[in-house]
Amino acid sequence: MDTDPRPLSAPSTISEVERETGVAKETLRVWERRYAFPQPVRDQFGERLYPPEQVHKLRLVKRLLDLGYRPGKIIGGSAEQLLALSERESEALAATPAAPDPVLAGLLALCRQQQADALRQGLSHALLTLGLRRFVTEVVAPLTSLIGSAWANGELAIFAEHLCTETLQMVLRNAIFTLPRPGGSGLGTPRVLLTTLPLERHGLGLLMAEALCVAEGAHCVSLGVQTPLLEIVEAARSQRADVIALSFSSANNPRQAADGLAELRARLPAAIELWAGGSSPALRKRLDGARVLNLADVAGAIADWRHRHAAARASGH
Amino acid sequence: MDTDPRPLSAPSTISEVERETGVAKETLRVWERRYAFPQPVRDQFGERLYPPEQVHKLRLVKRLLDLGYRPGKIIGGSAEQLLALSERESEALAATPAAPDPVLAGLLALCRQQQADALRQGLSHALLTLGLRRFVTEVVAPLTSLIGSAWANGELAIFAEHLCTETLQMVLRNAIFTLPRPGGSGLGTPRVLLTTLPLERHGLGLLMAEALCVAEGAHCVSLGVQTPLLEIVEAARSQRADVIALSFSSANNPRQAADGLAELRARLPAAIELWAGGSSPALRKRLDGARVLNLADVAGAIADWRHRHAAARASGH
DNA sequence: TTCTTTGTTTGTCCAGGACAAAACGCCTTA
DNA sequence: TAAGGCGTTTTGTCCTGGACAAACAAAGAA
Repeated sequence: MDTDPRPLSAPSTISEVERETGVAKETLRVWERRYAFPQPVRDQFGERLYPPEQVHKLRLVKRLLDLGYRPGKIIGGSAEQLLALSERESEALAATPAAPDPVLAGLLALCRQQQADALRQGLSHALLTLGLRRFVTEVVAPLTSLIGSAWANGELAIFAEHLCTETLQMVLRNAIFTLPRPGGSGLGTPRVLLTTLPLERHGLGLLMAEALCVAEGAHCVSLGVQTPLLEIVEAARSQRADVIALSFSSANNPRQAADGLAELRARLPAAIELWAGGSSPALRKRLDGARVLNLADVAGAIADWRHRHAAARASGH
Repeated sequence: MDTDPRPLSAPSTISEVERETGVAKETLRVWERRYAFPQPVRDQFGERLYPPEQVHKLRLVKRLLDLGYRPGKIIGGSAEQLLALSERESEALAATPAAPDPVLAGLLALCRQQQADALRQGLSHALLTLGLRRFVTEVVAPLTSLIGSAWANGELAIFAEHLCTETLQMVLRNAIFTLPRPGGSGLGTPRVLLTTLPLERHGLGLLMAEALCVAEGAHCVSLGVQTPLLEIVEAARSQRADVIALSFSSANNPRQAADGLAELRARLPAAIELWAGGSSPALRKRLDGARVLNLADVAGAIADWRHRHAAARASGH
């Protein structure tokens, strides 16, 4: 009477492998055809069953792919070779150029050790000590990028990265929520609409930008991540936005980011400004009609907007 | 000089439709073969392009599928018929079909009109008036499902849905953050780890659950959405979790949800409880070793855990 | 009623071919 | 040296059409 359909260490179906490794089913099949890896066994119905070792190697391959390697170059290597390669990459990236801020180092250590409560306290403390603007630019932003590289190098468990992101988000959102909203008619107060294009799934950068804007007294409306392009245009009209702020992480396709940004610019009234920020390589190029901002520039950009707007009003009458 | 790659109301590719509607590519193709719907046009390379009306009808179909209808029965209906059916279901689902809660109706109206600030004030007011527990079960949960139906029925702009979700999230997170954390050794206080499986992208349900758990004095650690299965196991060990709480929206494949849940159960120590909640059809069936919870049951479940745990400790000595 | 059995529906799997887009490598130009 | 234009190769995604287990519904037996 074997009631258990499959023992724990059993081979996995193609759906499970897709879930576990993040490699699409179609890609798994085409790799098998082209590179003779993976080579799953078949069940009684001819369906693929992937042994655990192959799933493990697939995970390594995926990690190297994310680091910029190409499948054809690495898929032939043994699991040991791939692991060594991955570790070498980690070490190369992990080398911190200069002496890191001791506060930052402490917070990163708490991330590594998955001390959620202590991390939260440490962040709250830093927030109250430094003030929101410096907290964002000097703590949250560098910490996020440290976590990003640690995660990519495999030094940080995936769940630890989730935990840190969640904690950072909590502290930031609370700060944003607590700040008073600009009231009244809001003349001289820019209305900023924050969101990301549909492909972008990371929201932490957006949240940092929102915190800085709110700290400068702007009137912020955030749509969260992944808003379809035309919906952004609609929202801009409906919310009477003066500025649209978009965030681009490095995780996504730079080309699509640039195309989307250009298209959005074309569809927006010229009076609405377009600000873009983030670590995507797409932002290193010139973009007509869009202003590329560093987090540290946000305060200046808002002051600048106010200045231009005040001047326009004064000369208009 | 047509520099624009695709006009505004352009048809969508199969990938975009999968993302937009939640219907898998393979399913889209097999529906086309079997039911002659959808019937996308083809581009110059023979690839499917779905006109917006068909995407809209697909959304309606998906919504009805999530409500328990079967494709063969409904896919032949016109968009208008499906919409009527969906609206009838929505009314049946709304707590009181005849007299909807006036507070709820007011908040929904603010969502429709995209009055972000007023919505936020209204929510904060409701939170302070009702208390966190009632706020979640009587306001946030029904409002979320109302917004979901309104969105599915096309009565709510996508960006309005984004705006409401973001606002709800702000208010909830602030409430969670503000509540005191259980201190000390925490004997008799369950440690609850909250997250979702990799396919689940909606985090609002998780946030509601977290709010309720925190309100009951549980020690909560949230990993946010989309944590790989094995990472959940790791996190449970690292955080010494007593309970793992998972959220399942109706947007995803019920089968994969059920499989994932079963596999997670198999990989977790028996002492760790598994709680599942959400609107996914997968949760209507029996699940061995996992407890299916309604939001309203959370308080009871935690009290129950405390009771059992206290009894175990007492008899243990 | 409740349980078992039979027929139908439905999502996912398979194979193997095709091709656009991206990455690469080479060359030319300022 | 760096930046840009242009073939070549790599790679992910798309296609067709067939198959089948699992989930479901409906009819029959206890």
